[in-house]
Amino acid sequence: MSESPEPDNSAPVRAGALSGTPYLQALNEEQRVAVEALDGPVLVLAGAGTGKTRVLITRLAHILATGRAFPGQILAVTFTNKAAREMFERVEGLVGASAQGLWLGTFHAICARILRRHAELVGLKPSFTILDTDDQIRLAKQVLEAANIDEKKWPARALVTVIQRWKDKGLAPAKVPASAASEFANGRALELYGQYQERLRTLNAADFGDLLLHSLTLFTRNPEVLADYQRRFKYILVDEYQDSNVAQYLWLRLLAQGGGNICCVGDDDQSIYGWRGAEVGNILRFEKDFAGARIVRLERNYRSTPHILAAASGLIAHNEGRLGKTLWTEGEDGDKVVVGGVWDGAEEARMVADEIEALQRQGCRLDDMAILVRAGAQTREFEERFILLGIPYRVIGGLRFYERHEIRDAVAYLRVLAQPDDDLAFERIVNVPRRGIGKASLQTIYRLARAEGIALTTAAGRLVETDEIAPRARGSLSRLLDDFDRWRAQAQTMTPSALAKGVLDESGYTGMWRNGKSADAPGRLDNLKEFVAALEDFETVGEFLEHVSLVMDHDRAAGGDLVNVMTLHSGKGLEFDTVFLPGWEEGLFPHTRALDQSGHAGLEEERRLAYVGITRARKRVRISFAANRRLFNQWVSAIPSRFIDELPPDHVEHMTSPGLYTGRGAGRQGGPDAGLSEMGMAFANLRSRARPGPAIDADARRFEAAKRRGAGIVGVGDRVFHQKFGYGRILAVDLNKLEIIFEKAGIKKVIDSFVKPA
DNA sequence: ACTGCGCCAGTTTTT
DNA sequence: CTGGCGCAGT
Repeated sequence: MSESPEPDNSAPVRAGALSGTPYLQALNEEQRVAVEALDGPVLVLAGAGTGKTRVLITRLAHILATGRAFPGQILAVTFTNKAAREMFERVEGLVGASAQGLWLGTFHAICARILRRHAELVGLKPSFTILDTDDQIRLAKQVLEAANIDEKKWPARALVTVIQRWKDKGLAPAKVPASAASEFANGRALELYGQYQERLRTLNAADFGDLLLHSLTLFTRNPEVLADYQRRFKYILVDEYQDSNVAQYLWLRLLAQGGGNICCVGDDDQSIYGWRGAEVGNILRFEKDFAGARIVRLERNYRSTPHILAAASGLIAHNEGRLGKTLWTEGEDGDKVVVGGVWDGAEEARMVADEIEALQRQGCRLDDMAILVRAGAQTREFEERFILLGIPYRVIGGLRFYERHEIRDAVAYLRVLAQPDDDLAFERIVNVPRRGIGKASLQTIYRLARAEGIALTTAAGRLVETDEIAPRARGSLSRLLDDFDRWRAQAQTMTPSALAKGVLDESGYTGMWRNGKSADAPGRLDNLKEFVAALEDFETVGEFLEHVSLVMDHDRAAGGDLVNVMTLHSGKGLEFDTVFLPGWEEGLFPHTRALDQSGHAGLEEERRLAYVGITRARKRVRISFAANRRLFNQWVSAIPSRFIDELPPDHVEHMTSPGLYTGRGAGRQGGPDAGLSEMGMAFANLRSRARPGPAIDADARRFEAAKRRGAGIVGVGDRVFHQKFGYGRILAVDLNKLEIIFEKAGIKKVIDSFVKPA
């Protein structure tokens, strides 16, 4: 699918433009073109590793340095907070303090900022609450309940998805075309959407999709407001344009109609978020959407070796409907991409762990290695192997900090205090910890609230004056409401952090976890401490709540030399020397559900995911597939992924586990041993080579035992705590390896340094 | 008001 | 095999 390199896609670079702008000299020619093409719409097609972020940053700096605009006249949007933060820091490095005035942030954060100013125009109060997914589902549940729809048949989560898809397309309830009526609840989805929106409005709340949708409504209904922002934003920059959805596209188009100086950067080959509303079509249609658009291609890759780049390019060439890029690079060919078949998932984990140790012995940092899996569940086998061998690792992704149960509860307390009308927050914590305010009492509160059109707290306040609620519940409820009042009074004088600490202690919330003896209780208490500490950075609770709903992410990437384990999706945007890509089997990758759900488009997105995975690597790519995998409870045999066949043979070498002859990719090109490179041999040999066993040596044994005693662990029978597996008792000891029966996780072998005495 | 049992489902994830 | 959820029983 690749086209020949663009012979001439750019105006000649004017030498004069370089004077007084030293930062431009650090760029290659195409990058410089992308930076200097300031007028009119520009699409920068930036292949993986071609210096996309550098271009964006330099462009920003260039606009400022040449005095074309003030910081406050530049809008720069990203999709993630991490990207926004990085961009801000790097721009600040170039231009210093003037970075402060930029409109730089995620689509959602910028929309929220705009909406707070004009909330009344879309029927909200400026103090509106931003709901998270959890709240959305609870709200949807209430809507379904009120509409008498069986939640078994039509789950609330599915309704939220339907509504979200409409919002992604920029469709308010009134705009949803009849033809778009979804299957959901026999075509009642639209009606439910309307009710959901109505509920949101009475709660003075907006979900994430609303931030964009309301902004769109604001602009289309109030031309003078739109005109104001159009005048304001002389330059618009958009990162990761391939991830934008229709609503975001419409939003950008409205704003760009002012001056038209919009620059979108992206890579159609890295569009992997179609399943959550992103439209590859946006980037494919850019030239049509923005008249007179100029396209600049960044094709010189600074990251990967030629073999890796060629393998990735060959694979992605199987996709249709690409804009087409020809990535090239200079330098040593390096290792070919190694593809290996193994018997099962455990062997795969063993092989990967062995190579990690081998690389480490050669002086490679663990931090420079990553395992990128298709699905979160795949990390388990690697974790268990790493724990057994004592290889330090970190799993990136999973639950974000603010998504954790205990953090949500803590936030809900603050929400109730800051926003007495926040029914969802009230509902969440009214009986947490247990106060004996159960379903019956809640029903009563609901009834009154609905009948009078008042908030739950208000209704509760009235009900404690009557005897409509059982005495016990009435007492607790009354005490809780008094607490609320007291805390609200304290909020006037205390710092948010001190307030939160007080609230969590006095409400009994901290105590609930301290008294509970579940394996994860200590971790939750730690998180609560972290939560209180995080609040120290804020002046007001309101400020913190905005931050928590829009900005707060959990950067676990920090700290230490650890192997990185994550999904392919969360690997996007990162790079590592060595990348392991396990689980390349039909069904898992490409994932069956992606194919079932989206057919050919789904397959292409999976292929892009594979492309993203390979292009994360600087030096080494190790792809593997297992002939057998345990899925749920049963063993299923799998065939190698079609993507393995699609890799260009010249840049790949195959190795196969001895005695494993099944699978279509295995050994096909030249057999297991033919033409293996040094690394390939290492990969092949490592897994069969006996690991250097621990010397059975009295000194070593004594040494390990002494070390454990130092740590407070004596031996068999001791009760210990493990970060991941919880509490357990030591069954057996072999040097530094302990066999432990955990209360929850069963019997595991772990390295002693991973446990502490309980 | 809470506990326990049985049923179901079980890619990817940001805001 | 899990975990989460809803319902039924105490």
